[in-house]
Amino acid sequence: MTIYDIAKQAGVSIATVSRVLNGSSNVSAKTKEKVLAIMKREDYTPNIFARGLGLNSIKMIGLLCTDVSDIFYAKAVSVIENALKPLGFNSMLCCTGNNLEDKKKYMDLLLANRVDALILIGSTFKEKTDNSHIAKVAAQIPTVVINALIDLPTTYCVVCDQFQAMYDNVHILHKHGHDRILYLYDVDTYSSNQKLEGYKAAHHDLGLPLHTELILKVNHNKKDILDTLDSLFKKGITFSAVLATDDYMAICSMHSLIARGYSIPKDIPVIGFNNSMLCECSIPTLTSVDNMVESLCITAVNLLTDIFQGKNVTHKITLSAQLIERDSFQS
Amino acid sequence: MTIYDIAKQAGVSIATVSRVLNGSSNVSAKTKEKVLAIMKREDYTPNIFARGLGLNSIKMIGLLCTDVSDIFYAKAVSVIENALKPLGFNSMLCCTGNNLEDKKKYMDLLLANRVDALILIGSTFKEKTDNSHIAKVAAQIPTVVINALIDLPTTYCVVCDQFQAMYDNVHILHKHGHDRILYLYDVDTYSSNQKLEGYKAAHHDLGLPLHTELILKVNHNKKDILDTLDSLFKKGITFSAVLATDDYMAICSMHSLIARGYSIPKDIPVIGFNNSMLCECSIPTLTSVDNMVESLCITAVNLLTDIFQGKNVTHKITLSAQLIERDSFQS
DNA sequence: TTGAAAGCGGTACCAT
DNA sequence: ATGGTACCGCTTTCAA
Repeated sequence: MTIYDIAKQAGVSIATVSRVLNGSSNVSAKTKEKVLAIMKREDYTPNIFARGLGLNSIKMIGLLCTDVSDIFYAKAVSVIENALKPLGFNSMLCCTGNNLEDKKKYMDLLLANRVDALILIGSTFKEKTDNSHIAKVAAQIPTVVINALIDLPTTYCVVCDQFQAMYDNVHILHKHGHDRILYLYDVDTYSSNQKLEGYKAAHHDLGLPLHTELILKVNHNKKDILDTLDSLFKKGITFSAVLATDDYMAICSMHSLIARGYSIPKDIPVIGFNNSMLCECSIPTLTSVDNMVESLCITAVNLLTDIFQGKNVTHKITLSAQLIERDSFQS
Repeated sequence: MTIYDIAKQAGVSIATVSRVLNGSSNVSAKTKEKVLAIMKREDYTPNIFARGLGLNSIKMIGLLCTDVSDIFYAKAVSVIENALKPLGFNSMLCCTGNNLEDKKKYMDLLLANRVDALILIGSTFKEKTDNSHIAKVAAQIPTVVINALIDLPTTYCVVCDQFQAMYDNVHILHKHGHDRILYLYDVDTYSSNQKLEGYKAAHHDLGLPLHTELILKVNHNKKDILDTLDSLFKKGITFSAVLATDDYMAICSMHSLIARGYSIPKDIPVIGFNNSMLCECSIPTLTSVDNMVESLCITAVNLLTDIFQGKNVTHKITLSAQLIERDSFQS
């Protein structure tokens, strides 16, 4: 069923059918009605490729993340997809993994698929040395980056102020008498570095010495985290509070502490990051920093619509994080 | 940059360029090389819409789930997307929510986008009364359903045997002396019903009386689950083990029991469902049924490739679940 | 208000 | 091995 069939049945030209299809005002009510009725009867949908060929777009946005099975990214994808739909945009999802070559490959793939814009989800899309591949893509289509700061005239970044969040965490723990705060992190992404810098800056500003033996890089699995803490205890290194860069690591550290007989938060308060559903699953429930995934994503989509409308938009939007208090720490 | 530009620069016809593009053998090595060099120099990618118009496909699969922010669906989407990529298929994701009209709308949307096939993820896509909308879609393009059984000659189903899993759970708990087993569930989907039927069948086969007051429907949030258990205790209703249809509910029930001073698993063993990352986050860690998301998804994708190749494939594949033992119950 | 016709950028058949 | 060309189904400009 094509536009020609509809035209023939309605006794009009394809131009008229096309006008009806696109809601052009230059069609008489009667003609319009007739054509619509036939379309409906025939269950006709216009061929998206033909339309795409003419308009050079099928209203599709490319979504890139390293792994949707990660709850943070999953939430982001969910929010973005839901925000895009009412605007008439569909989502093409690409899970790239962490390999740079793969990321490049998928960006090229999305470009080759003529998506209207790209949303890069997560700070893993900021490479340490070279972001020229992002520059290349962003030169061709609008590109919004969530939670990473890419300094390019053509990219738009929506970030959560994780530096400040971690800075505040240290301050509030210090106010409660803690000055040896264990810091757990797993990767060296932009976002991770921001948090660490916040931790360090707070120590500096408070006049606290920075104990590098308390800054621990671990693999993101339970066994490794327990082992790391074991060796810490074995060395006799002490601490009175824990900050982790995500909830899972925070919870694993709690398991280690509880197994050692510590009471949380009485002996050692613990604060996580991301405010994920895991927070409700531990005992005690986990106090955590909400990194505003929803707001970040909604903002990103709004930014995109502004760009499409040719508005002059800012290249960087920063949202504040928010501490959600549960049982593992109360201020 | 189009095929015409490349042809002109290479001094050949567009037909030849097209042949190079599609790896046709009927091109001399020299010509091929020249054309490829120019394509590379010009950073040329063929227009996907033009190609789609001719071939009536851009190699895209529609993925439907009610909500990717749910870890189960997120994992599924991740696995499917990753399995599809090497086969040359991209994924168009639609999160429908639970409203039937929306589900229909998104199926139509994917059809209108001329996707090559549909994968419905989750038992929520089996409606209780009327599945004619699925029949309509499946009549047009290959449709694979994960974790629901749709009895149509045109759909292909890949399911996990959750009936048997829950049946086995009851048996193993009974062997350990439990005959009053609390059963927590939240929705009435196909998959949920299968589990409940397994629970009931096991009672029947073991000659155990079915205590309907132990079969509790709750909302999927912590507060509601705690409240429900509260009122159960208040009524003086007792039980000696807990089965839940997902990990979150199992964990919430543990929280309730622990708060009451019960020791898990000594006093009351608890078994969850899905074997999600939540299992490692609770204390004690949660014994849970692995519902084989990965295998289900890989199988679904394999099924699809077989269908595309015109092979004669079975309409229903059932995989066995597997109990993963942790601290909340040991056999 | 309507129609005719020229693209859009490929694929594939038919000649040569 | 290569070229010419019809065709895929729509949008849009120009005329009427």
